[in-house]
Amino acid sequence: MTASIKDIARKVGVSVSTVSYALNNGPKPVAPQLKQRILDAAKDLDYYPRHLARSLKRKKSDVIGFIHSHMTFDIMRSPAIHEVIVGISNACQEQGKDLLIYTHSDRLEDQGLLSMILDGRVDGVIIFAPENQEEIFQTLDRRNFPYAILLGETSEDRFCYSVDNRHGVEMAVNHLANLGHTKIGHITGRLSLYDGLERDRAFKDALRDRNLPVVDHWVQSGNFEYQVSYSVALDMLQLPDKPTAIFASNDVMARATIDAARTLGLSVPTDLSVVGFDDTEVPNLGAPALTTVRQPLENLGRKALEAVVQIAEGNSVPRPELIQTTLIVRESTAPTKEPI
Amino acid sequence: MTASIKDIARKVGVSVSTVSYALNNGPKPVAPQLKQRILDAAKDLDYYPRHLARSLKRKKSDVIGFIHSHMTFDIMRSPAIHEVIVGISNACQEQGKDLLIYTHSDRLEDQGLLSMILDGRVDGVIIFAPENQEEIFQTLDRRNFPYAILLGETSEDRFCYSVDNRHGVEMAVNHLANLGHTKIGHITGRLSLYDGLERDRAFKDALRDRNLPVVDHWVQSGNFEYQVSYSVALDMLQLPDKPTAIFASNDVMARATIDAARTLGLSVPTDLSVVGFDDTEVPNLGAPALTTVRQPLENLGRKALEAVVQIAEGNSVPRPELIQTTLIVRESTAPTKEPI
DNA sequence: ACATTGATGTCAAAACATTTCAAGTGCTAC
DNA sequence: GTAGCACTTGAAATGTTTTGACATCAATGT
Repeated sequence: MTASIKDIARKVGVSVSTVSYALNNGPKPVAPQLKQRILDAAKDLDYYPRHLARSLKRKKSDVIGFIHSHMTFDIMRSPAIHEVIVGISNACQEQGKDLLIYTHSDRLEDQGLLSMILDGRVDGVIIFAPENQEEIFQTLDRRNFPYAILLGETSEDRFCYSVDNRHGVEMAVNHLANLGHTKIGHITGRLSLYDGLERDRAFKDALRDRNLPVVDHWVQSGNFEYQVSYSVALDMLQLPDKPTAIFASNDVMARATIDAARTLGLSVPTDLSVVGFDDTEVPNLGAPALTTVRQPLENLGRKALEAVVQIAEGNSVPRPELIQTTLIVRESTAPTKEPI
Repeated sequence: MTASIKDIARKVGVSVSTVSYALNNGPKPVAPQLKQRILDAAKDLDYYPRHLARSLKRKKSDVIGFIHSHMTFDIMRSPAIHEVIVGISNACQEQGKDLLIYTHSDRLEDQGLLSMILDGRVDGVIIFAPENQEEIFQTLDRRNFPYAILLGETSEDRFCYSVDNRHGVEMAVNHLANLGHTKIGHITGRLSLYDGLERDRAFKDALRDRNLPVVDHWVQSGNFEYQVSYSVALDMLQLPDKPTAIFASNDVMARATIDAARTLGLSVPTDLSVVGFDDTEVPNLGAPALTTVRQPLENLGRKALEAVVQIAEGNSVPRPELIQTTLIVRESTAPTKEPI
């Protein structure tokens, strides 16, 4: 049986309140030599404070939650979420918080999600890439529960840490167009995810702005996954009128495209230019180095966490602005060989 | 002020115990139409059970902790830890547990770690890649606290999920030797980590077994990180008597080595063979595909989690065996050009 | 007919481990 | 002689679960 504050009190012959004051250095003072006896007894008894009971009383747990509501799709596996988590966990460390990752699956309808969030275990929550969860946000708003949305649709009066997808995609398309490409394909992400959908829309708009053709069979969903994208790219690159450039909605899919090209004996960038999105560190090892649209994922995670912590502490936090992306030109793009 | 079970009791005009029974379907029965009134009241009041209070009473939280004690080194950033976490979090989902990642930094001495673990928030803990934490294990053993060690030194009477590093390294070295390489270098991992140290030792032993020279300046630490390894490899490959093959202690460092070779105009595998370790999915996108020693990290994470859950529930769990690695031959290795 | 058993349904109170408020005891100092 | 300080305590509070007790009512055995 593990020791509690009561056992210490009994052993030293003093009240529990005094023990609590001694252990926490306050809020009331306690006589120095008595304090020492209490500390010694605590060590003797192998005492560790029960964080649970403390949180219950203090109504504050120093834990921040991280929630992703996707069960159909193994989102934890993506390099993007990894970078985000690195940012969050480093920020947690600096802020003295721990991180609770909700993975429990039998409660993924809205009520379930809410009961996870509102169960008192966390002081605030980061909601990653939500799909249609307006109702949840409204409940949280109504109860004034601290939260931030990471990579979701932005909204004026919420704390949304998202990236300017539209501008990023425009840069990618412009880059390819400036290299002379007119036949540009697109491997889309998962369209039920906001980022996936938005990049797809932005892609089509960007082509139209430049008066380039939007060809249906050059736009296929890769679902943000390697395998799907690989086979989709394989098909696309075997079309009689295949594109000369492909924009993929993330780096993993861009790599899949390059690998598919390689399988078919096409070389990148000579025969095919490829642009990705994310600039996650890891998939960019290896040749050819990827031309991609960089979004500062780690920093986004960090910002979201810091915001939640501040809100939870009652401080006012400025509404975040849309985070800008940058085009990083490397080796996977080159001028088209086709006559212009 | 958020509603509690008490508020429901007051509203319905019934005792708190009855409310509790109604909400949890037991352990005592409650009259159907009364139960319905209670459920309605709960919904009306926007009630969500406080998990904290429940855990306190039940002495069980349904949360498993994940701890890595490295502050000096940004371990969260490695692809290997990502795969492990994917496995853990998927297993959590299946087991109905949540995952608490300890990141709090001002308690990284032993006492601090213990007070994190033993504070009642988690039912068990996975300790990732511990460095010299024998004392912690002893305390946990003494208190019968459920835990598993993931990728650390193995010990007969603990639950250690580790990989047969030695055999993995032997396969890598044999593969290179069989291709005719005699000048084999090594980029080591972080030697304060058990896996790093063990692979380094195994590497040297494997060379000696084959009567190959162990050359000091062909063995350098890359600390498991890309940047460090890149510059170390750059130096090594500019030596007048440079190695013709390099074994790197993980895939990221292998990629760094390949990139360094490329910077120097050396081609892999023609001028230099490279073998990695891990076979993490992501760094193996891109060319050339990496020859590497595969360790099933995701599965290891999953196994460790399942074990902790079982131990926490009082079931007996068989001691894990050392997990075997496999050599995956891809494109980064080739026969040496040197005369034999 | 009547006690016995056994569910079923409800409740008060204890327990979980802590923090903190209000109150009280000495004691020094003005 | 009381104001204030340093120290200590009992009790209330946090939000649950669960034990033991009690009541009600139907079915069973004699």
